[in-house]
Amino acid sequence: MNTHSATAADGRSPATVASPDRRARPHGKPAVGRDRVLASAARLFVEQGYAATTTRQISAAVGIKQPSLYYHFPNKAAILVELLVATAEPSMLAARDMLADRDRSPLDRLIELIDFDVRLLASGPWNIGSLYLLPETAAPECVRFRELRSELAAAYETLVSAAIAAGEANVESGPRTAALLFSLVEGVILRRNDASDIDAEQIARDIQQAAIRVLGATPGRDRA
Amino acid sequence: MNTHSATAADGRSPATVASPDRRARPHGKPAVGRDRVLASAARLFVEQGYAATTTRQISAAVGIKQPSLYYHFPNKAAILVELLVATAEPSMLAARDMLADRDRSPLDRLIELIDFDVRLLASGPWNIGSLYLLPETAAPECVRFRELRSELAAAYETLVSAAIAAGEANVESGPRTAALLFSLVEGVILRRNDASDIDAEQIARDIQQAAIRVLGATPGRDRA
DNA sequence: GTCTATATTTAGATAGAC
DNA sequence: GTCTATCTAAATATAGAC
Repeated sequence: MNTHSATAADGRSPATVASPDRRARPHGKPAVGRDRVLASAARLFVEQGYAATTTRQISAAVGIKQPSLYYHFPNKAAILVELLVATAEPSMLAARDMLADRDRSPLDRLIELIDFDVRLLASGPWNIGSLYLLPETAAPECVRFRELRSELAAAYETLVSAAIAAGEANVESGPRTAALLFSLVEGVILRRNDASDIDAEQIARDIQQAAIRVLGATPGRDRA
Repeated sequence: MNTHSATAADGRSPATVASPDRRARPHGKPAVGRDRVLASAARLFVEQGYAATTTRQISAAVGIKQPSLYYHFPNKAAILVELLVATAEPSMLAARDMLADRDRSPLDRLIELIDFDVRLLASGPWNIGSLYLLPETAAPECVRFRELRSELAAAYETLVSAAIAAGEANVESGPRTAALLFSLVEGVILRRNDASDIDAEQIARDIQQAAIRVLGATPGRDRA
């Protein structure tokens, strides 16, 4: 699985959200209080946005009364922040892995990172990535999230530049190409907003090929 | 200006928003009541989102009292709807033009449409396209906007398919490629959210080249 | 960990004068 | 076309019992 066409099936697979603070429950199933709040809030925030979602709606979805939410979270914003961080963290960790894995070619690692991100955004029951698009992410409480995302964007830039230096990519500008690839990946969020029934595998393949073409990369052994 | 590298400098240039119902003011300047409301609301909706923006904020930005808004609009939602339609309509009209202009090659017309949309999204004082990303666009009141956007997406699909049929593009699937190009274009909105100081011309060039590469188009006379 | 009861604030919208 | 005054509803959050 050291090629970018592998489905990135390592430890952190693009799975469910939530539980960033406590370690994953040993027998990961029942989803206790706090996690059920996060799951319900995720769905509502995605469908209605943050400001339009009331704490009563969240509590109703969980099956508890509104004030009970404040046992789990200090306020409404804390729920959003935890969702944002939990969603962005896997990508950032994958990016760190790719930056550290200096045995493989930059292009290979860039493509694998893109693949990981696309699958993360394209899978899961709700379009969780659309949380990134909420205007509220600009609030001070969401700094941590924005830092994670900046680190991810920086990794894209580093890998694109390295690919250029290695003669694997043929583009005018590294930073601009990295930004374009980044928006190409996050464009999955937009596509999922339009058509909720997307095929994650298909999208991942399409974007991988598009990325390779945008980079002007010479088709390698297992690249079409 | 019959080539896609022209800046689409026809009647409907990607200019300011507003005034969809009444014809553009003869000497387009003072921006009277209603238009000032739209302009202020646009800025606030873009920065804070719809639900988080209060009618009092809008009125304060205009310099009037909150109830005075209801002379111009029946309710808050109507302001958003008018902004959405006014923003999306130019793209739809450009799409219709490109579909009708059967003298030129499909690829040329597709590229020009992409260029038009990118410039529209990349220019203007605020990231007006981010209105598209608001969760409230899913509300019933915004049907007209969603129809406009569907028609635009359909035009992309038609032009991509025609380009394939004409042997100008080398891709697996027309519809999937069209959707990918569409999200590539709207990705401009995401880039502008991250870096507010973007160079519209540069972005337009970058996305044009990226689109050509994604399409697997053979570089023509004035395409790099 | 969840409840009832409630405080506090603020939202969108209307009535009617000028 | 804008104002003052105000209604009504609903929001987040707290206090404290169980």
